[in-house]
Amino acid sequence: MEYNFSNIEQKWQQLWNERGSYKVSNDPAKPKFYVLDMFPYPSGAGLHVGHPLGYIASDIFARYKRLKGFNVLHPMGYDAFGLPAEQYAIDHGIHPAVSTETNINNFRRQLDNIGFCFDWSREFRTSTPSYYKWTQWIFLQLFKSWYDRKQGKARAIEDLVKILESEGNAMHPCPGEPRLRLTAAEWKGLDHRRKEEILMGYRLSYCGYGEVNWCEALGTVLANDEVINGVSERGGFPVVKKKLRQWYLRITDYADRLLEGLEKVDFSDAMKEMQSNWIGKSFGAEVTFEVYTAATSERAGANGAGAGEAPRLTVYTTRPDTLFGVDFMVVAPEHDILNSIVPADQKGAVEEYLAYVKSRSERERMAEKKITGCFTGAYAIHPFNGLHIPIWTSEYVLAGYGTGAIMAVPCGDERDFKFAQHFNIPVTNIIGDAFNGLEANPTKDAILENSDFLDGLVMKDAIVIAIKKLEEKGIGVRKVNYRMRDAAFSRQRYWGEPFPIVWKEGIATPMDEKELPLELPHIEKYGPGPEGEGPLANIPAWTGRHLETNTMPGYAGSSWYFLRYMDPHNDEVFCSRAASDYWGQVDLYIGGTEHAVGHLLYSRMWTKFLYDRGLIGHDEPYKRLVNQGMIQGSSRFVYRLELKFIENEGQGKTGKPSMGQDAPVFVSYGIRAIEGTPEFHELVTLEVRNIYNDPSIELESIAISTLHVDVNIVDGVELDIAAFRKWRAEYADARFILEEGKYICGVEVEKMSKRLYNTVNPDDLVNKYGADTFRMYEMFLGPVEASKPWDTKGIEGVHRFLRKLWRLFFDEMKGEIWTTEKATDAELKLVYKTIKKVEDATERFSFNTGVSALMIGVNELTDLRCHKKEVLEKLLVILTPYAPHVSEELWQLLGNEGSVLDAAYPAVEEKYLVESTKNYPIAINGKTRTELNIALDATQQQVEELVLADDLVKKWLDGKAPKKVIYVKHKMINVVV
RNA sequence: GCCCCGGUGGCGGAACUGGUAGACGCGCAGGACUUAAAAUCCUGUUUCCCGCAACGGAAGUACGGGUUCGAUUCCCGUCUGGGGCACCA
Repeated sequence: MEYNFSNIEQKWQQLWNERGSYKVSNDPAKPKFYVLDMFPYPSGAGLHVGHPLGYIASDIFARYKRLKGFNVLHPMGYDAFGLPAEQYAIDHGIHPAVSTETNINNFRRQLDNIGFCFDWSREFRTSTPSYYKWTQWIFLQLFKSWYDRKQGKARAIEDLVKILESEGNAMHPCPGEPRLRLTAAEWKGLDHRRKEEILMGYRLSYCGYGEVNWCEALGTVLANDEVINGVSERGGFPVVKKKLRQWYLRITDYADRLLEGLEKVDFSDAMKEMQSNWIGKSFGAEVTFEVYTAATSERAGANGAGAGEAPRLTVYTTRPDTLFGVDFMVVAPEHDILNSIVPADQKGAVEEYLAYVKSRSERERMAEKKITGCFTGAYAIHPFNGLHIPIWTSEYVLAGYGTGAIMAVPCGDERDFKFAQHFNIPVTNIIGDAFNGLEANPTKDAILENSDFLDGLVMKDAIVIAIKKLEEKGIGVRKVNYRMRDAAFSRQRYWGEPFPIVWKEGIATPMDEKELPLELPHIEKYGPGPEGEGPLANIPAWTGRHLETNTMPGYAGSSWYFLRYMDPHNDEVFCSRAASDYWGQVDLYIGGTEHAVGHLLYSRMWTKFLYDRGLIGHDEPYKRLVNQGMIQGSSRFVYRLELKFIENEGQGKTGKPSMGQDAPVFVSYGIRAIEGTPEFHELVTLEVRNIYNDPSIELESIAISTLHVDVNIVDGVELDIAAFRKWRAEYADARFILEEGKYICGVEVEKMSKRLYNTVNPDDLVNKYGADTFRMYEMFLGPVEASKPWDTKGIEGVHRFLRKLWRLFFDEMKGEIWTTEKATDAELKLVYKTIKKVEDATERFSFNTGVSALMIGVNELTDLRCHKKEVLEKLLVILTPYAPHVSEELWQLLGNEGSVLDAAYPAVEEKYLVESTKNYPIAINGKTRTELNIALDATQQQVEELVLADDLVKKWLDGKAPKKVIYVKHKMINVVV
C-alpha cells in the first residue's frame, strides 16, 4: 500500500465538506480563538504561490489551536470592490460584477485545492448589497458623529448641537475652522446653510475640497500608481493637480489614540514604528512673521487705498531654538500667500516655477535629488533682530504638512543647507564649532551663539525658552503637529460603495437608514462623468435624485470586515453585540506589510469609533499581527540577437542568409556577458554562419534584447529548448548559440507577476505533489515573515518526508507494519522531544523549523525501526496542522475513532526528557577546543577541576595558569589564559 | 529623498534572551540494490593548509571599526537587496 496523496486528499476534502467539519458556532462554553487572514482582492491573474503563504501559516495556527481545545473562528471572504475590475471593464466591456464573480470562483477553486480549514458558511464579499449596506450604515454613523476632545471620544452630532445652543463653541473649537469662535447666541442666529457648514467642520466623515491627479486627456482622476513622471501610465498624457470636492475621514482626531493604542497590541516593532512615523506626532511652534513686499504697495496703489494690512507668514517649526539661524523662508508652491506677496518683477519667474511644479507628483517632489526653487521677491521680517529674510518657494516644502511654510536653518537642517548651497544663500552659524560649514548638523546638544537672548543655552533647553518668548510677544504658539492628514474617502469611480448622501440645495443630507442599502446601479458606460465626476454622474436617474456621485475607496469595506465574520448573516445590525463580545479581538491577524499604514490604521480607527459609540466592546481590532513576507518571483531571461547583415554584392548574393532569415537567434547567458568584445563578434559571426550554413555572412552590428521567459520552462537556469519553441509561435524556429551544449538563462529577483512570466501556479504543484507536500514546502522555505524568491527545487525533499512517514506505517512489500506493541522509553523520549520542538516552533510561528523537527522525528523513528501505534499516533496529531490529509488518513487506518482534527494535542511528559549530564564545549580564549561530559549540577569549583585536569586543556595551557574559568550552566565553559 | 526590514556554504535556511556557526532540506559527488531505470538506502559535502588519519591547524556569518572572557547576535560607519510613502489592493 503506497502513499496515494491525490486519492487521500480528494477523499478527505469531500468528507470534511460533507460533515461540515470546519463549521464553527458562537459557543460561549468554549474558549474562543480568532484567526484572520487579510482577505484577498480577487484579481484576474488568480493565485500564484506567493498568495497562500500567509493562509497556510494561519491555517496551521488555527488547526493547532483547535487541537488545543479552542473554538476557532477562521473565516475567509473577498475584498471585491476596486480599481482593477473597473479598469478591466473599461478595457473589455465586461461588468465588474461579472469579472469579479469569475475571479472569485477561480480563487475559491484554487484555495480549496490546498485544504484550508476556512468556515465558508461565513463568507461574504464587500461588493454585495447585504454587506455594503452596513459599510454605508457605519459611514452614516461617522457622518452623524463628532470628536469631543475633552472626553476623548466620538459623540453624536446632536450632542454637539445642544452644546452649541447652550454655550457656543468656546470649549469645542471646530476642527474644520480652527479660528471660528461662536457664542450660543451667535450660533442660534445663523441660517440653516451656515449651521450645516459649521457642523460639517466637526463631522467624522465630511466633505471638503482636495487635490487629485487630473488627466485631461483621459478625463479622469488617476491614482498615484497610474502616474509616472508626470504623465499617465496609460497613454502617456499629461497629469496635473486639480481641486475637487472630496469626502474625508477625520482620522486626525484619532491620531493620539492610534498612537497610544500601539502600546496595547502585539505588532512587530517595525510595524509600530511605521505607523507612528506615519502619524508623525511632533512638538514645536507656529511662528508668524511680518512680511515686507513691494507687492503690497503696488496693489494698494492700484486700488487707490492705503497700505492695507501687511501680509503675514506663519511657519511651523520643531526647532524654535534655531530662530536666529534662519537665513531664508520657504513656502510650498501651493501656498496662498504667493497670490499676494510676489512683486511685479518676480511674477514671471514665480509663475514659470509654479507651472513646472504643477506637473509633478507629490512622490516625485519628495524623491527628487535635484534642487529647485524660486525667490518670491518678498521678505519676512525677523521679530527679534528685524533682519529681512528672503522668502522662497520650493517643491521640497509640502502644502499638506504643518502650515505649508518653513523657516530654513541651513546650519542645522540638511535639506535647508543643500538649498542654501545651491542658490548661494549665505549661511548663519549659531552653533559654533558644531557646524563645520560643509554639512548641516541637526544636533540638539550644541550651545547657541549669535542668538540674542538664547546665547549660551543648550539647544534643547532653548526650545522652551524660545516658545515662551514668542508667546509673550504674541507672534508664536506652542503647537503639536501631525504628519498624518485626514483620509481621502471618495473616489471618482464606479466600482465602489455609493455614498448614502443626498444633496439638498447644496447641503449634504444623510439618507434614512431604513433605505439602506443604496444599491450601486448597473451601468453600461464606465467612463468618467463630466467635470471629473465619477461614472455615476452619467446616470440621469442617479443625478436626478441628487445622490452623491462619488463612491467609497477600496479600504471602506475592509475597515470593519473582521466584525462581520462574527455574525455574517445578520440583517438587523452590522454585528450583534453578543457576537462581537464573544469573539472580541482578532487574536491573530496575518497579512503583508504593504498594508502597514493604510488598511491597518483605517480599521483601527473604525474600531475605536464603533467602540466610542458603544457598538462594540473593544477598541483595538487586532491583538497580534504577523506580517508574512513577500514571495518574489525569480525571473529568467533569454537574449535575442538583433543582427544587421552586411550586403555582399560582389558575390551576387545579398549576404543575408537564404533560409530561416526571420528565425530569432538567442545567445546563452555566458556568451552575452562578453557582448561588445571582438571575441563576441567573431563568435557570433561564426555561429550565425553555421546556423544558416552560409560562410559568406558578415555582420555589421549585433545588438541584444533581453526578454523574460516563462520560468516554468526553465530547469534551474537551463532553458528547455523544445518547450521554448512551443511556448510562442514566433519561437518555433528559434536558433540558439549555446555554451557547453546548454542554453543558460539570466536570473533576476523581481515581484511575482504574470507580466514578468515568473509566476508559479500552486495548482500545478498540488497536482504533482499533493496539498500536504505543498503546504509543508511553503512553510519549509523559510520564516513566514521573510521575503524570499520562490524556487520549486526543494519540494521533492518535503514529498520524500511524507513518503518516509508513510513507510513507518506501511511497507511496499509487507503491507501494514504498524503494531500495538508497548513503546520503549527511548521511543517515548524521541516522540516527546519532537512534540516539544514542534509545539514550540508552532507557538513561535517558526513553521520552517517545525517542519524540520518533524523531519528529524521521522528520520529517527525510522532509524529505531519504530512502528508502534502508541508513538505514531502522537506524531500524527502534531503533524495534523501541517499536513491534515495524510494525518487524517493514517489516523483512521490506525483504527482511531473520530477525526484527527478534533484529537487532543499530546502533552509532553517531561520525565522522559530529563538529562543529568551535558556535553559541554570547552573553549580556550573563546575558541572551542574540546568537549567534556559534566554533570548538570556540578559546581564552579568541580567544573574548574575537571576542565583543568583534561589533557587537551593542559596542552593548550602549555603550563601557564588560567586567569579565569567561565562556566555558564547549560551553555559552555571558557578558559581564559 | 524620507521611513521600515534584510545580507550566513553551490542554493533555501538553522543557531529563540551574546555561549560548539552551517540543524533540516535541496543540489552535487561516490557507493549499494536493479538487466536497466524509477523508488529506496549508505557515505561525503564552508574554504584553505598539513597529513595515512585524527576528536591537527588557520580563516570564516556583505565590508571596515568598536564593546566583551566570548559577537551571526550589541554599538558606530560603509556598501547592497527588498517593502512603504496617503487614489493599487
